[in-house]
Parts: sequence; C-alpha cells; structure tokens
Amino acid sequence: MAEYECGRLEKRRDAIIAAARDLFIENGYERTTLGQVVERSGGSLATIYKLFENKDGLLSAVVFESAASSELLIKKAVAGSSDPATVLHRLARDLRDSFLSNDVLALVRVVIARSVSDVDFARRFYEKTASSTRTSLLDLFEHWQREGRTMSATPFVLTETFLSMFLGDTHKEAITHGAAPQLSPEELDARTDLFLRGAGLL
Amino acid sequence: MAEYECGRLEKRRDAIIAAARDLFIENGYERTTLGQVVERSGGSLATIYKLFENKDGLLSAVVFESAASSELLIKKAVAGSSDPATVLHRLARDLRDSFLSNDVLALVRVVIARSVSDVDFARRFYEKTASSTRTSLLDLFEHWQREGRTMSATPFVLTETFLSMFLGDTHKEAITHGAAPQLSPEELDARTDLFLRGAGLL
DNA sequence: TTTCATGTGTAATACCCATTACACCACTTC
DNA sequence: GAAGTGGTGTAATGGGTATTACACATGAAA
Repeated sequence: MAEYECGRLEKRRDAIIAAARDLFIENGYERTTLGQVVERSGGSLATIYKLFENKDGLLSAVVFESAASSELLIKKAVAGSSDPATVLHRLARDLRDSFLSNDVLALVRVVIARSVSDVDFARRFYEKTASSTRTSLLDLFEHWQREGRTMSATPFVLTETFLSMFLGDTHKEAITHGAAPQLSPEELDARTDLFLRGAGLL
Repeated sequence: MAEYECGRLEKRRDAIIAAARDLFIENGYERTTLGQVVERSGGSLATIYKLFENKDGLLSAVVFESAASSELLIKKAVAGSSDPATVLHRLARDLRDSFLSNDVLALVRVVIARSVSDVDFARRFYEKTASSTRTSLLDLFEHWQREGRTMSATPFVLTETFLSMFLGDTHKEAITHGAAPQLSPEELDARTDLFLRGAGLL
C-alpha cells in the first residue's frame, strides 16, 4: 500500500486539475491565470510547475484526464438487444446525453479554442473521443452487414451520418450555450426513426 | 458622389478589418496583438481606437461583417427545381462547400473560443448564420407539406436532422483541421439519399 | 500662405501574468 | 532529536500588450 495510495502530492495533483478544469471551463484557457488556479486548489505555483512543467502541460493533463470515449455506450446499447432499431434508439439517447452534457461541451469549447494555435492538440482530443466512437460504430454496422442484414448505404456512410447528427447537436450547443431549441425526446426518437428508415434497417 | 465613396478612412477601415480577420483566423483573437494588425493594415493604433473603440469592437466588426447566412443557397436550390430530391441534393453540396470552407471554419473557431467568456456574442453569430438558414429550410419543408407531399416526420424534425448533418461536418473539421476523413461527393449523395428515404420524400 | 480640423505615427503608461528564485516548513529516517 | 528530502509560500523577474497621450502631417478653407 505504498506507492500510489496518495502521498499528499497525488491529492494536490487532483485538486489542481479539478480547479484548473473548472476555471478553463468558466473563463477559457487564455484568460485563466495560474494564480487563480492556486487560489482555488491550494498548494502553490511551485507545485504546479513541478507537476506539470508549465501552463500548457496543465491544460493537457486537464483535457486528457477528462476526455472520455463513447465506446462504452455502444457496448452497452449492443448488450441490451440485437435488433438494430432498439440498439440505435438506445444509443441515440445515450450519445445525446453524453455529448450534450455541460462539462463535455465546455471542454469542447476549450479544445476548439486551443486548436487554432495547436492543431495537433485538438486532433489528439478528437482521437480520444469521437474517433474511437466512430470506429466502434463502424464495427457495429459491419457486423450487421455480415449477419446478412440489407442496408441501403455502406457502413461507412451510415456511421458518418449517424454520428454527424450528434456532432451537429454538440456544435450547435457549443455556440449557442442553450439558446437554440433542442429536440425533445420524442423528436429525437423521430430523428432516429428517420435514420433507420433511410438506412433500410427498419 | 460625396458621402460614402471612400474617404481614406473607409479604405483604412476595410484594410484594418481584413488584416484583423486574417490574423484572428491564423492565431486566434487572444494571441493577436493590435500591433500586428497595424503592421499588416497600415494606419495606426490611434485609427483603430477611433474606428472601433477597442479590441473587442474590432472583433465584433470582423465577425459580423464576415458572417453570412445560407438563405441564398436555399433560394438558389429551390429556383433550380421543384422536386425535393433534386433540391436537397443541390443544397447538400452547396451547404457542404459553404460550411466547410476554410474561412468559415476559422471564423467559427474564433467565435466558439470567444463564446466561453461572451455567450451573447456567439448567439448573435449563430443568429446571423445557422439560425436564419434553419428558418428558411423549415419554410421549405412546410411549403412541401402544404403542397400535399407526405413526409414521415414533422418539418421541424426534418429541418433539424438535415442541418445537424452539416453542422456535424463543420464541428468535426473545426476540431481536426482536416485530419479526419471527409465524405466524397458520392458518399455525400448517398447520405442525402438516406435522408430522402428516411423522410419519405423519395 | 496661414489656419484649422481631422487623421496618423510614435512613444509612453500601466498593468498583467508566466516563469523562476529563494527561503521556510513538515515529515520521515536514522 | 538531528539531518535530510520533498513540498510549500512568497516575492522577484521579465516580457508582453491594451490603452492613452502627444506631437506631426495633410488637406481644405480663408
């Protein structure tokens, strides 16, 4: 029980990341000062530099420890049923909840802002989140295809179409911060049905 | 030929906005200094403050003079044909070209970055661009409905679905700066067909 | 040509903040 | 309890930049 069961340093690290995360989310990366972070997390500037090297390092830590892929959601949806309609309805609801949560949205804004001057950073974020989701979804459609289900477009096109709808929601929310009308649960279902009909999966 | 046929001041204004626009797009708002703007546009700091009051004012001017709605694209697509399939295929191509142009993307990044600390600013941008596009598209589906075409979802849902696909593309590009795979023209058509089938418009 | 008003360019001002340097404290280990 | 290691807090340092102040230029009017 020696090594990683929390020296104070581990706790500090967590506190710093949490504080930085909140501040980046509230005010953006550029407008957040390390002074503010310390004020909120306790500890001190010296600790930040020891742990993260510099402000950029702190951003990376914050983003990549918070970013999560949605592969798990897909697995869960598949586990529940083998019928495409049921699976995709379930998945649509879960993806919506996941992509539109305030934390994810705020993080996405920070990443996009950063992407202007650090393209690679944003790509890595995309890789960790949407891209792996995309791969899992593609597998799913290919699996159904091998099972002999007919579908009216390639798995690739189906994947892109299905995902783009949710990324579109995210994009809208990222810009409007809730001012634009959202789909109600019934409308979300209607949209999924539209997709299913279009894909020939219904 | 007196008033607005360009005093030097008008020309300066245009030059400043163009320079600022390019710099914001290249480096982001926060990392662009007014010194850089002046260096590129000619004129001087004093002129910027006279014309735009401060750096924020310059950003507003840049964004809102560059932002364009896609209403026109919809009008053009409708003018070409009255058949939904033809209209939407045309529109899909035009929207794709418009939403995915580098300038639009770069501007979107700047706006999203800014939206963290200035929500209202981003909403106004959305209003000027996507929101009015959305309204026009809604009108179009309602028009088809009144003409007696059957469709398998409400005009609202159809609008949201169609648009979300393009906003999703924009979102992906905004993050990846071109690293993720794009739909080929044929795949784009396939996606539109998927939508048409799903909407019952084919 | 002189005078005035309106732009323009340059050179402060004033503040802010990432990063570093240094001196102190707290625990562990002998 | 003395010595040492690792963590902490504070106080520079250094560079940068929005904003302002001021002196110059330039064109129109007198």
